Amino acid sequence: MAEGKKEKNSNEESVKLFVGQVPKHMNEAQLLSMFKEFALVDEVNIIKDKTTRASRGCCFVICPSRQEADKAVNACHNKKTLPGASSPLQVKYADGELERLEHKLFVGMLPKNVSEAEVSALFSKYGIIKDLQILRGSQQTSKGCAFLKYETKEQALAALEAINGKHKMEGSSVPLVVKWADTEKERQARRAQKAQSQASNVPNVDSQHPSLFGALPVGYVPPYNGYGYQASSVMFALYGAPGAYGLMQYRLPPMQNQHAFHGIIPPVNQGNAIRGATPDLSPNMGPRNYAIPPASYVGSGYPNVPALQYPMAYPGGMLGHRPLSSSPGSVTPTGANSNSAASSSPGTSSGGQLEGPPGANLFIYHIPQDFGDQDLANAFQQFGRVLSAKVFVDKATGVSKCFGFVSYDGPVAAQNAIAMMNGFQLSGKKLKVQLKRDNKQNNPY
DNA sequence: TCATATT
Repeated sequence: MAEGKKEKNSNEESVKLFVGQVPKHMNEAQLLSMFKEFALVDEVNIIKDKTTRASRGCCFVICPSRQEADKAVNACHNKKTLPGASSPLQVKYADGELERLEHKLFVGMLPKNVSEAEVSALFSKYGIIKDLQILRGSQQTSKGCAFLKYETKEQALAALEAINGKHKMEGSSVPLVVKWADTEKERQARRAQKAQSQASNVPNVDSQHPSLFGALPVGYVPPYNGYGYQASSVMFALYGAPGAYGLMQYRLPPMQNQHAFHGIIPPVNQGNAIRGATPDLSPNMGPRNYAIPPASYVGSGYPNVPALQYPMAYPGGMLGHRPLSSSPGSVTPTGANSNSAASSSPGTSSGGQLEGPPGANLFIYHIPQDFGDQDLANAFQQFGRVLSAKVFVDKATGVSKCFGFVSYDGPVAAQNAIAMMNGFQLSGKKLKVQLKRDNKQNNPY
């Protein structure tokens, strides 16, 4: 259906919108015709999973101008819910688009006594200044740099090329620095860099515990974890709760995963707590998964972590609802069967947002701050097959919002989880565990 | 405090 002039969209004028709450079954043609009712649209690109190519439930919409983009936003954002979506369409400028349209420059090496007016006078020669601020400290003292926005990219570029490294302000011996301002993404990357370099200031395990560290595979290089910092579970065992290391997420090397110990297994089942291959381990496995060589923990108790404080070892074993248990002689003295430990449930997922059937999805609040998806899954897997477990985190900081979801494959597990876990005290707060609100009304478009 | 997903 996409006919008409389809000029290349790298056009400076065109604007990219991000659209969320797009049902995964919709295709680009359908979305295009929908958005065309409200604005000129050049293109729709569904955002797909890199490997499965399945829709991720969102798309980009390219509009030929800012005006058209605004029309689409105003007409659609939070205004309509597509059939199958749980909440209204989210339509906004894609990440980086606003910045791209701002033509923002950074000016460095400003003498501290230079005022806005003086900077403005200089830069106005190259175009219309839409915004200008000198960065200042607590006493309003200049930090010697400024941000500056022009009306057009051409003006900004002209100023950059004319002034950067060439123009010296009166009384200054060094020329001004003029660059494109960092984008939000660049700043985030920088923050992450910094956080990482701080995180690597942890005690040196090698030198302090050479024998234990030496138990790791020789020459083994753990996979990159996205933070440039490798932590071994042995370190966790030595130093206690990894939450002390801040926001970092840790990933265990695959070899160690083979022995990953999932914290909520009753003692009597220790023998089962050594997992075999663990296809269900998320690559984002949270810090509370301890890979401990069997000899290190059998008979020596558990790592001292919150995950172990659940109402798991119920001496009457009334918790033992185990849909997955093939239970060949799996009834143990505690009643909690071996499934939790031996589970090979390939469907268990902690990352995705798979929903279970009605009545099988839980909303959980007051989750401990340092819990991740996998921790949540671990905490709730004893009540049934966990289809997904998700702790929500702040997009910018990665800090947990302390609420999340657990989905089971059936309502019985959910009810058991509510019965056992609602009000359960964890890290000083009582979990609130209730059925997730059902958002799925039938929505027209 | 109820599934937020940025090729």
